[in-house]
Amino acid sequence: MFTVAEENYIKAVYHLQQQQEMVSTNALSAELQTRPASVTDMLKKLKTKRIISYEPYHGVKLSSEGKKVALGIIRKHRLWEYFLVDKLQFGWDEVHEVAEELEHISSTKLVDKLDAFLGYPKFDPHGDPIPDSKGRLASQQQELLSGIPISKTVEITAVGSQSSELLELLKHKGLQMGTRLEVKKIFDFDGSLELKIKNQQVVTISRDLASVLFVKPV
Amino acid sequence: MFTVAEENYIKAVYHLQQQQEMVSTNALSAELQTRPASVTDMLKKLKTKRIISYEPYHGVKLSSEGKKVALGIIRKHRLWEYFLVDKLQFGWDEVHEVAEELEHISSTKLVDKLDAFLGYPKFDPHGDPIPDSKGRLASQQQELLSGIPISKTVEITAVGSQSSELLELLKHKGLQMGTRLEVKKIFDFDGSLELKIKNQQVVTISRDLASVLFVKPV
DNA sequence: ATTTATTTTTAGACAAACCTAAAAAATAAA
DNA sequence: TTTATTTTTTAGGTTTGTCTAAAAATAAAT
Ligand SMILES: [Mn+2]
Ligand SMILES: [Mn+2]
Ligand SMILES: [Mn+2]
Ligand SMILES: [Mn+2]
Repeated sequence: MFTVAEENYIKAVYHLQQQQEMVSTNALSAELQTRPASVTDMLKKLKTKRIISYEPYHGVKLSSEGKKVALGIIRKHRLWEYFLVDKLQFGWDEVHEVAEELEHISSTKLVDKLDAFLGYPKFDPHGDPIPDSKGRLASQQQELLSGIPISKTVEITAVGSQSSELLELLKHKGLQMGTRLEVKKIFDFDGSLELKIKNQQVVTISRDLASVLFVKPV
Repeated sequence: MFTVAEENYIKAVYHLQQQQEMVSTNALSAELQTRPASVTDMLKKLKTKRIISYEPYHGVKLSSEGKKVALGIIRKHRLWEYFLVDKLQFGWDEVHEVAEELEHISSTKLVDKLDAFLGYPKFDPHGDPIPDSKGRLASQQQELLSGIPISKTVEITAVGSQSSELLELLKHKGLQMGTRLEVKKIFDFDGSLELKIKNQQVVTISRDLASVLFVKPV
């Protein structure tokens, strides 16, 4: 139905649309590491396929058909990430590139059987929601740890970055997806936080770290 | 390193070489469903990449480097087939096309972790050997069931066709990979065989079926 | 309201992988 | 050993997805 290149564009438009309704040629160019001229070419093509609405110079957005396609690709991407981490013991900093390839395997039977095999997970290893077979996303009322008041118990639900540096730091501090904790103190000087991890010790983390960790009340 | 198209050609040359040392342009054309002219183009390209030795009009064969590459692709293909059947409950008549895509996922880490996850299987669901991480193939001294003498106990090791029609027939007769049986009688009139399946009933199969089933003595 | 800077599109090319039609080489038949 | 048939290659095109360089449109600054 769609080529790998087309799928990557569709997914990129979807992701950029989370930030702002209308997506610019330059934003896509940056996201996909291609030149703006190439983006323009592809946008024309996707328009004729009715995947996007696009008027020259005025940006682009996904049609409802386009959204469906995007969610299908994202579903595959995140299910494969889950598989890699949960079954093959990859670290969550290593899975993105591989999933970037696996997401283009076309068989829907494969995706659905994989989903079942994994036990219909709702969130991928980075805490991002996995669309179900109908494209529905579970939503979580999550917020940044940096905005949580003192002495409220929360659970880590997602990370705002997927770098190995972040993973290294989290491992060192004893934090991971699902960890429950309570903010004990916030230091005005540098914004650092003291956290009490459920059933474990107290750790100190930087403001930088707190502002890439999403949590939900528990 | 190699494009999907290149990999498909390399694999095709490997497979055709099992039949005859030198592979013809037309044979590749038939195998890959492309025109001979396209094959010629690709052969020139693969020659400059030192993957094959090729002289115009005189056929083609893999270099030692080419063999390594081919075995790597076949390893991925068969490991994925095993995964699909063993973990995702696909029938072995459904896995080939999907594996045809999955075999091109490049990460070697993925392949090796998949191999470990599956328990280092030696044979794929069709009974074909899976190359190990160094490209080594397990060999079996297998022969066609149609050539087995009466009252010798053998085990089904492989199938010579991967069609769903064959699978349907095998299922119906209660035969599958690993089934042990003994040839009770061979009818000269039509070459049909009467088999006693270990711990089960006696079944009759056609000569056509017997000549696509590989077995080994046990 | 012009001028300047940025963004986006057009124009023209290129590599990859395919195609058809025609020419050339190799093989088989007469 | 000619002639006919088959196989393979060459020549010239097409589509997809990319690029650079230049033009056009939009946005920002004076
Ligand atoms: Mn991708
Ligand atoms: Mn993810
Ligand atoms: Mn393939
Ligand atoms: Mn197989």
